[in-house]
Amino acid sequence: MNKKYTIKDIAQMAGVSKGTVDRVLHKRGKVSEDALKKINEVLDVIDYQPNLIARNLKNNKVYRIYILLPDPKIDPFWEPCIKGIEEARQEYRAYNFSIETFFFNPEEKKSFLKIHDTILEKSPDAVLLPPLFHKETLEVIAKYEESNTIMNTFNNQVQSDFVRGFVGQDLYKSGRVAAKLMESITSNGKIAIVHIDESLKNASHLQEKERGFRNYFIEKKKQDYSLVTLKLKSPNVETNFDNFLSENHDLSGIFVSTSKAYQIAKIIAELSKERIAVIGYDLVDNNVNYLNQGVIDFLIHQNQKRQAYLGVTSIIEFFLFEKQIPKTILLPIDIANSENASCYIG
Amino acid sequence: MNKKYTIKDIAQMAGVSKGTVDRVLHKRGKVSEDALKKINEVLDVIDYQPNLIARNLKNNKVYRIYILLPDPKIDPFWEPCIKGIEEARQEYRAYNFSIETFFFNPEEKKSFLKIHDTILEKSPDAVLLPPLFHKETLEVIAKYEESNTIMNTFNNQVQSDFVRGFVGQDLYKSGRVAAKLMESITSNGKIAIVHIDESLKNASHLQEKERGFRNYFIEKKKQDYSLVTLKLKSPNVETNFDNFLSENHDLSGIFVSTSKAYQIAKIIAELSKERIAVIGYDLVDNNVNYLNQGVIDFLIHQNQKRQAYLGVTSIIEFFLFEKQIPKTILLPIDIANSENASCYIG
DNA sequence: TTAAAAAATGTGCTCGAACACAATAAATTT
DNA sequence: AAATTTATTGTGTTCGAGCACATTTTTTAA
Repeated sequence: MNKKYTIKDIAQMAGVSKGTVDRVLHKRGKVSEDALKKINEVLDVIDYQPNLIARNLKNNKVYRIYILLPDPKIDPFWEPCIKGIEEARQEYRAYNFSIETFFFNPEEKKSFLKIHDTILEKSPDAVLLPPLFHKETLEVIAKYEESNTIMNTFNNQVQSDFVRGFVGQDLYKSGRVAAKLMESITSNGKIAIVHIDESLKNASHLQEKERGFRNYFIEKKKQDYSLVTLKLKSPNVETNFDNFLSENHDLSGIFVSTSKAYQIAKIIAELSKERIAVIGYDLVDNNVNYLNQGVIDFLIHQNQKRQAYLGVTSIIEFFLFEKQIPKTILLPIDIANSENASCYIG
Repeated sequence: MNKKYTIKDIAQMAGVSKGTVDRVLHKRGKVSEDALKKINEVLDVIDYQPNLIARNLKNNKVYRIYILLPDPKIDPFWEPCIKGIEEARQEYRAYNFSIETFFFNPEEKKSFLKIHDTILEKSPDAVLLPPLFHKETLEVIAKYEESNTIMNTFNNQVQSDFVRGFVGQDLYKSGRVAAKLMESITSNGKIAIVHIDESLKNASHLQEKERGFRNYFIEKKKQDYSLVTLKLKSPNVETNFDNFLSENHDLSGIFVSTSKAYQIAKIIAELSKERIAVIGYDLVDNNVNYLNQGVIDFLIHQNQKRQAYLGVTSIIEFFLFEKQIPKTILLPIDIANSENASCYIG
């Protein structure tokens, strides 16, 4: 029934040699119209699937993949990526891939640029990175384009025709998910949208999340809710938020758009007021602690681990199976509470 | 650095022929102590990883995998499994696997047994199934054991040393997740735990979910909640539930332990009482409709698609890479509300 | 018509593991 | 010591795709 045909089979059926079939399959030319016709007739009838095992045995080139990552020691948000990369490496260890990760300081653009020079020297076949700094990313893209290096991205998007793909989440949608959760656990009142970040590195992300959050309430015509936006920056997070709280004693919920919800939770936990709902992002240790204590109600899981995993495996499968790197892979927006958070960790 | 060594390399280093190395690696005997020592010395120093591509090229046997599935036309709950299987087939289409799915009637144990006879005749290399009927499953396991067929399971567990693995969810935990959600969206009152099912086919599952649900409230010492259990069976679901409702007008939440929450939602939606929270399982169309209408608050996603996918790929990778089939793979307990449900569908 | 050039086609080797079988060395028997 | 058996070791082929190179056929030029 679903017999696997080989090049030799096709050659026999078409009455030519395997070399000619090979030339047709790879469009290398130097084939007479007559032979081309005969071979195409055979190919139309059967479903030829080249044996990738054999192909890879022959082409046993070592593909060099480099991954650029913000140092997890500086921002633990990136910690799970290492596991995802390791998982991909394990899964494809039987194949000839050399996968190396380099860390840069997410707070210094110079560090970002410098690492790329190191990578470029190693003449990579492919590079995976989260394009945190927009302008700088465009600069390095130009360099990789010159050396014809395959590029893939995750976490956030950058507009460029040369970049093959992107793995991440629909941030607008994630804002809406948070809004729906907020509506579920608060009956009405004032809701604060809080952006906490050291730098403005990902300001556009946060705006997308806020837009989703607000649009949900607008669409649902919820008049008994009022939304306020608050921007906080280190090192003034605590004092500024305290001030905000004293001015808004009727707060019923807080939506934190970054992975720093624990900073808010810490302050809320010390208050002996009635319950304020807190919804944030990412299962970093500090957040999960407050989730388990009941201070944070929900965390939206951005699944960095899987983002990195899919970023790498897309590249690997491109080389291995000629599978096109998907333009965009959007991961589901996972909702974590105290009971299922452990599923998503580790 | 991480150079890949071949058998030929080892032979050269040890000063013997590749045939001798091969005999040592496969413990086929007929090797002198002297040669054995020399080869082992080399193997101690280097990290030899056999090239699985080459191995599989040689052993180009077609592996026959059969999957047993309840007919999705009878219970749409199983629909996504087909997609998961198809995905696995696509991903490994380059390799020699013949994957066939057979449907049985989940309401008839005879149908289940009959299909296995058909499969057994085809002398399968591996079988994947959800062991719905406990006693009958043990019977067929014995048969497969006799013919030394690899067995893998998903959806629910069966106790047997011969079964290699299981892909599913921690049902106790999923009950707890539902409980936590219920606590989040209701302030107090009476909560109903409703089991709806045509047959008792998976009574033990439902008990696990109920245990998780109840234990959460017990552990949290929530005295302002009272839990009642209700068992409903077709075709009396509607009338019996109506009766229950009229006797329990102070109901604040309903936890439906099966994928039939839509049956409850339909009744609730017609009521013009104050809001009753509804939490159920599975993103079947009917459920998602009520989720979007706001009648159902949360659905727990059991990810049948991925269960089937992982069930198959575990088998494939066992044959392909000699990867052990994992004893248990527990999928995360995904929480879906109206805003993120679409992420998990399709 | 023949020689040279170009086009088309076929052959044979490679990748690494696996295994059958041939070849050699050592041990035993006659 | 030669013959035979047994133990050990080496060689060669296979799997399928890919590609270099050899061979054949066709076309063009002399």
